[in-house]
Amino acid sequence: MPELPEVETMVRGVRPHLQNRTIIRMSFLRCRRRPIQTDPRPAAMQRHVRNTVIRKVARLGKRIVVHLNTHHSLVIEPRMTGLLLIGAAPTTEHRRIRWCLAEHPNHPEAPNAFEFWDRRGLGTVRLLNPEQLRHLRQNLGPDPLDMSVDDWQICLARTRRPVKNALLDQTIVAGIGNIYACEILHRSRISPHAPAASLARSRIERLAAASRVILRQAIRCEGSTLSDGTYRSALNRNGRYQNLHRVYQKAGTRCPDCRRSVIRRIVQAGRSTFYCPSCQKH
DNA sequence: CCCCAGTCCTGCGGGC
DNA sequence: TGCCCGCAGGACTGGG
Repeated sequence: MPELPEVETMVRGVRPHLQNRTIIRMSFLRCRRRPIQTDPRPAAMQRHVRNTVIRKVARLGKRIVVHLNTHHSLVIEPRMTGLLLIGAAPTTEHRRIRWCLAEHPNHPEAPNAFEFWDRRGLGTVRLLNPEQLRHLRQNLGPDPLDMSVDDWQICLARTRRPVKNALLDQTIVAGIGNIYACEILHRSRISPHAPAASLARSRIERLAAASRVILRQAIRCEGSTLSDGTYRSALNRNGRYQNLHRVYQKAGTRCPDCRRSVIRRIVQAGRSTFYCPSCQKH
């Protein structure tokens, strides 16, 4: 489920292939059920994107932003199973969008296409003008890799909801999903139930440090590929961070830190939380 | 303000 | 063995 490290890996994978390339054509591929959700409608998007040049590719929380020379940008949201892949997707099934590129001026052998592949089809693509992009930025919290301890304190002070729920709220921090929320809280030794606004400074310091360490290491590992094998990098490689998960999907196994308690699974805000009841106290 | 259930969707695994 | 159901959850919506 692409979260910050997986999306960052996608962006780093496609960036060298896409920067300064001209898009010749954007094709929406026939999908079994519902067409991919777009704004504006596919025809308008195709018309705008045709013959534009990709200026840069960036990450915004869990979204990929492809900046065009028209000052508009394509914002791709992979949600649960969406992938951005260089060249052709490994399976033609579940391919959603294909962008054809003009031949690379210096490297004619370079891949001349990239695709959006999405097994479950929950992903979205939007074409935003600068004003719309600004509006999207305004509605998202800061990026956890850029946050100081003070930033964390300010963000968490906004809500008394359980800190686990706060970490999943993209308007509070942008980029953390269920896997990394569980892993970060475990490393921080903070109870997932603790009200966000009540966390002592010392715990916020641990949370800030744990977020940085875990997200950076997960990026180095090219993200987490779970047992369903859905997530792949832009170059179609598996992530490796799943081998370093300490609590996520580890219910019933012994905590690797205290080696006494057993990892517990509970449900918060409709999603699984995995934690160690002895290491993570209020 | 915040929670919950429902919505989209597919593949997998548990249970019978 | 085969089938059905529930579960996985990111973002969003509408009701309480």
